[in-house]
Amino acid sequence: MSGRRAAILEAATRVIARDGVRGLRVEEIAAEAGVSTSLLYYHFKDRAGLLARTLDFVNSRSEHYTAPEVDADADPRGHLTEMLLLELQDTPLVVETSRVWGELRASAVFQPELREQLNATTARWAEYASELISRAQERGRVAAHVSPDDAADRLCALVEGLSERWLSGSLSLQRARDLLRGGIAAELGEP
Amino acid sequence: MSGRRAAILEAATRVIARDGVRGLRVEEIAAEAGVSTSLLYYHFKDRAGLLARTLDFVNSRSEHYTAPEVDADADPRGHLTEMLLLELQDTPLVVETSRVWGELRASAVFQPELREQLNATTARWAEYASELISRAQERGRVAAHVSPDDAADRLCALVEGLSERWLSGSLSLQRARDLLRGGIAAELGEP
DNA sequence: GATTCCCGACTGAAATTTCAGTCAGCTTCT
DNA sequence: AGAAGCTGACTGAAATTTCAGTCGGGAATC
Repeated sequence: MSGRRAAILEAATRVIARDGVRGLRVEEIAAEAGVSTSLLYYHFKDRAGLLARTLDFVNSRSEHYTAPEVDADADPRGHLTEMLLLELQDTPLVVETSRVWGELRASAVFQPELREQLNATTARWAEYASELISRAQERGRVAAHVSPDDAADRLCALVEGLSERWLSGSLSLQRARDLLRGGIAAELGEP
Repeated sequence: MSGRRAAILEAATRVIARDGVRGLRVEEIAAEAGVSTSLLYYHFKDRAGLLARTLDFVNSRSEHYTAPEVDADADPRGHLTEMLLLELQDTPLVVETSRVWGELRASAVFQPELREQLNATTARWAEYASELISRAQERGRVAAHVSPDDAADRLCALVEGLSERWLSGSLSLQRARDLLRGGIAAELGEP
């Protein structure tokens, strides 16, 4: 596989993160990647295919940048907190991923064919959070009456809601982070 | 001012709710409204202008359909709960408004000029929720340690997050509503 | 020499925008 | 009263722009 293929995916990610999928022109992605438009059709079936692959790419990439410093085994609750707060950071990679993710979520409302990959990632996230909550609960770091699945779903939805509010300028980053910390406390009980 | 202008805005709302702003064609709106495309250019400067006015329109309209049955003075907490649950309903008006609102929120990430109206509505919502929480707190229906502003911001963000997940097929309506009820309990304490 | 990778130049269709002009009704002047 | 002049609402058709997608062929690599 050629390196250009990856370059195209990276370029597409950058362009989507900058302008959204609304006005996405394949010509622009080609320019950003420094290749001809024809090459996009060589590597990907069509515009929709390129889009789908780009979304895959962003998804898989985002599973790696989740690297909290707190050990999951030693302190599951601290690990969860860090993991969630990682989504609310002003670093290029996080911002880029979040903006693209927001577009994917919004697009899926009107394009059911995008939902499968969206749901897969959404579910994986919530499962992981739920698992951490369960483990924390076993160690008494989370109140016993809490339902791990419910709390996990809500916290994930909250993070996404806060992230979108931050990116759309309704909330400062600092406030979003504070709100998330408070939300974790409200959901899991004071630590 | 002619009634056709309003008809166009209503048609545009319907079309955006159905297809999103991505594939928005002015010809389609004209057809939906039963007028010529030229009329859209007569009443609105251009495609972007029409879009902006439509978003205004939806925004102002959404401030009216909030009509819980529970009296705000008698039972502020119940009123808040109903108000938030109103956003998670499978009725045409709610679905239409929510889908368009989602588009507005997502679009504002890339178009700062949309943010002003978005933020105004967002803030008004949170303020109202905060006020209800304060009143409920005075009556001992909400735990004393809760910060009304924080809880209100989080609950609003949670509703939006859940709504988007519901509309994009990541969550059933029933589950979204259950999660919201649980979230209210977690934020405000068991009633 | 065949396969893989890649480009420039095009095409066709679709969508936006412009424009000249119609029509109904309202005002003003005589 | 009625003619003349004016305006806002509206349309059909044509001009313009925008884009996804194609085609034929060139260069590198195996």
